[in-house]
Amino acid sequence: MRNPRADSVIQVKGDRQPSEGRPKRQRNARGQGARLTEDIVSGALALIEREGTDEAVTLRAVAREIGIAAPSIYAHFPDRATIMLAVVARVFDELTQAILQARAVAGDDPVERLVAGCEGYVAFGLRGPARYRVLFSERRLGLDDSWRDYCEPFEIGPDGSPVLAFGAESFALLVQALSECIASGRSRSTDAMADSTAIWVALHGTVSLKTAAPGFPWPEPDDFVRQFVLRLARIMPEPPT
Amino acid sequence: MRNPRADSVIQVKGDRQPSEGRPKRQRNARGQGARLTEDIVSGALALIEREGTDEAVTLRAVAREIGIAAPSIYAHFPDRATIMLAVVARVFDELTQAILQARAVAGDDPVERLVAGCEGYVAFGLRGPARYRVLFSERRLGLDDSWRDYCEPFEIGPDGSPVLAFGAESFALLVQALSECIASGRSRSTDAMADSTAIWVALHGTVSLKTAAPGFPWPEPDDFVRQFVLRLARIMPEPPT
DNA sequence: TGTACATCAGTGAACGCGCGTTCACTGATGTAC
DNA sequence: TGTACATCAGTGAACGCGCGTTCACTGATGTAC
Repeated sequence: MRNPRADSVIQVKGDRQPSEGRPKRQRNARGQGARLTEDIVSGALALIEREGTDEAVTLRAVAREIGIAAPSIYAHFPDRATIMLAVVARVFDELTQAILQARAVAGDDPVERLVAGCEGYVAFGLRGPARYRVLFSERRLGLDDSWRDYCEPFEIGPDGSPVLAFGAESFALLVQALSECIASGRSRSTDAMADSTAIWVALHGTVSLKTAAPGFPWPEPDDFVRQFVLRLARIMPEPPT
Repeated sequence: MRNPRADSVIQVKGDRQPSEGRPKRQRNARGQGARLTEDIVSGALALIEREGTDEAVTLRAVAREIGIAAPSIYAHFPDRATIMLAVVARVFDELTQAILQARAVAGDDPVERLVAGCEGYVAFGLRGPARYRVLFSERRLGLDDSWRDYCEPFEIGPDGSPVLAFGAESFALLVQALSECIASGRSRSTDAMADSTAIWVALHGTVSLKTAAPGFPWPEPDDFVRQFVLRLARIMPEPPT
């Protein structure tokens, strides 16, 4: 039994053209179809940054963004959630790079390297709040295992979700930086994991709240991050000479 | 010029009944119409908790939830954003109550009261992650001044949004608790505002990340919160006697 | 005390919209014979 | 070297859905005269 409207002459609505007024990208050469996979992720990220929320990422919006027809996405991703997962993987990579870069200009002092990495983390988050937000706001539930086909095969947690595996690299940088402070006698910390976790939590809170509550009277002299990192890392008041 | 389909005999689609299979609430008595305002907020909150995200709050979903027709909402709220604002106001009230309650059972020691309040904050967040999330995740942009009609007249920030004014009460409790520690000589802090901010940021980060990344190896002995609060509040190792 | 009327607290049907998803298809590019 | 065919990289039209919003309305309850 077909829907009687399907063949009807009456045709009032009808969808708009999927890429109305957009530059239509030219099709990839044979064998280069995988490029579109990257473009879909880039398009989703561009939408997130422009609209300020990951709710803007719909299949049709992404398709419009990069100038393809919506159904073309299915050849690359099974659903929206998997696109978001690929976005998260990319943004975590960018975060790691930002931390490494901030640390690189900090010189050799382990405390300065720790602080610089932390300040780099916060700066990255404040530079693109919507981009940062997807790292931790996305509920990665309702995903079957097919996500493994679309990004690196990370570890998965006890609840079967790949949630934190993504941030592992950035977090490892933090643990390593704190460990170097401990090794060089600059930190009194006796539990690098726990203290790194406390630092991470405070860094994330800073980005999240500065973004959500810009009207709050944030402490002005911007060693705010430095101050709490030094305390949480149990850095000694004076370096031993 | 009317739409030609409007009077057409052809009628294939047609919306479903707005409250199909739901208990229809009985109408409020004359003069008690404002009760529905409260019910709309409660319905929105119930949806958030059940679905785990504030995206579940649509006018139609709220109407279904409380057994009214969708257009009835317009007599109480002009749009979704204003409903969410009322939800946020209520949840901030609950948060303040949770902190006060946690503090009430902590006795008289100012440090214990500070820690208890902080632990109460985190416990509140973890008890209802979706409920907590609306406090800081909602973008309160695109609101005209009519929100003032739907909740208490809070202060508004420099960007014209009422963002942080909502949390002011809870934050004031924290500043007060830290100030008492300073006054009683238990804290070396010289800047109660800045140090309270650092604590708040870490508390929020803890709730946010424990929720987003349950698979992360969180420090087991659950004085995690206590430990970072003591450091950020600059509490002395031993109380002076 | 009766009754016309105003007000309150909503309802029900319909609109157009963007969305995810399906289906059959198209046109260029390689490849076997 | 020519040509039939397979494959790749997508397209275009259509579907049903839930949504926000509008419109005219309804039925109970108070109130002026």
